[in-house]
Amino acid sequence: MAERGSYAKGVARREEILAAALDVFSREGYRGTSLREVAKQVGVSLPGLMHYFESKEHLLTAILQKRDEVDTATYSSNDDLIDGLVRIMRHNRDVPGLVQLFITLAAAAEDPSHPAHPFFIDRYSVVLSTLADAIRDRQAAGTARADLDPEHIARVLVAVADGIQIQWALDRSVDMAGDIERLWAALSA
Amino acid sequence: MAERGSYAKGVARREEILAAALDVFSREGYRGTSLREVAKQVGVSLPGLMHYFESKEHLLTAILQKRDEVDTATYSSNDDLIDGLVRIMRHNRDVPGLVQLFITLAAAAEDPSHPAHPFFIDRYSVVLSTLADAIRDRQAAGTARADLDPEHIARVLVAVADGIQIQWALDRSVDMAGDIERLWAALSA
DNA sequence: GTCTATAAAGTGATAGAC
DNA sequence: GTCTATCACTTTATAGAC
Repeated sequence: MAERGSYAKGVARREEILAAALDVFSREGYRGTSLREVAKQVGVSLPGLMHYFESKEHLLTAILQKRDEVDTATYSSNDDLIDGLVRIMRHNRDVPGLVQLFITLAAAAEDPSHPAHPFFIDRYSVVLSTLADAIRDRQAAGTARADLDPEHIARVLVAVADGIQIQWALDRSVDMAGDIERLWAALSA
Repeated sequence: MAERGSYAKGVARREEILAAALDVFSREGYRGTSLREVAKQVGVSLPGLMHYFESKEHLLTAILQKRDEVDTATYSSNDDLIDGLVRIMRHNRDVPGLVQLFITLAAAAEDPSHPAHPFFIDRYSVVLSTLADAIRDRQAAGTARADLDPEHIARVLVAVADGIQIQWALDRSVDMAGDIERLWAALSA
């Protein structure tokens, strides 16, 4: 292809913009942020932003996708996935904007025609099955109650993680990671 | 006051509009519904709607408030509150629009200046303390494990209820009420 | 008091110049 | 590949009839 150089440059610019947008949404909230404001903070014009992301919802989806990549690599790589979940919840205290964005977009993605719909379907599918595997591993190692249904407990743990973020967003004194650890302890007793 | 008659009529009209709006949001989704569309479906003009609700977010808040009144009276009046929670989750399958509205508005209400902020703060405060009381009652009756911390388990149950709605919205095969019942069973074993 | 009509301010999205 | 200019549509606000 003749535009190989330009294509690579375009991808790099898109990554630059995505990283900057991720940073903006991490620090500032999600509410009230117009694309014009995001574009300004990122250092590009509105059409410049939309040249790389075909709509606002596509940009927001890409941000959450990028966040997952970074978080997975940082907090739950070569280790027990339940501990990884707790570590991610601890980290979430530092990125309130992403917490709010995640909940809002997850709710909106219910609509099958929403751009984020496939992302969330796939995300929950992967998270639930890998978490169920982690529970099975603990059961095999004798560090988890044998009578627990791995699929059910995985679903519950993910639900608690999502739901506790709503409560934390309204009341920052809520200890998200601690509550999950204590639930697991109560389920292991 | 001289306007007593008219005032009463205004309140009745507001209740009419609120009931109609609640019905619209229950059936249809929340996403994409403009105030003009709500007004049309309710049978009033846009300024007619805004005469009774000072902003869109105020209307949405009033809808959730009304829903809580109805649900509390219908599903958790003179009975065990944990059973009431399960019944409400079972009922929620019939009102997907309200489920989506609740999650979206709860996330947005994180902002202390959001009109729904006081509503959610108060709501979680009441729900958590009454649910903790219900857990204490079960412990006193010997039908719940004595080592459970009522406040912690109440917070976890509410988090599961909220989080499981997100998963259900994306995958309608999720059994919201059943998952909560099974979690309680696992915590009682 | 309640409504119809209309406009202001801001949003996401697009067309077309360079 | 990035801009200026503009569009259609949103929420919100106001003027004025009845």
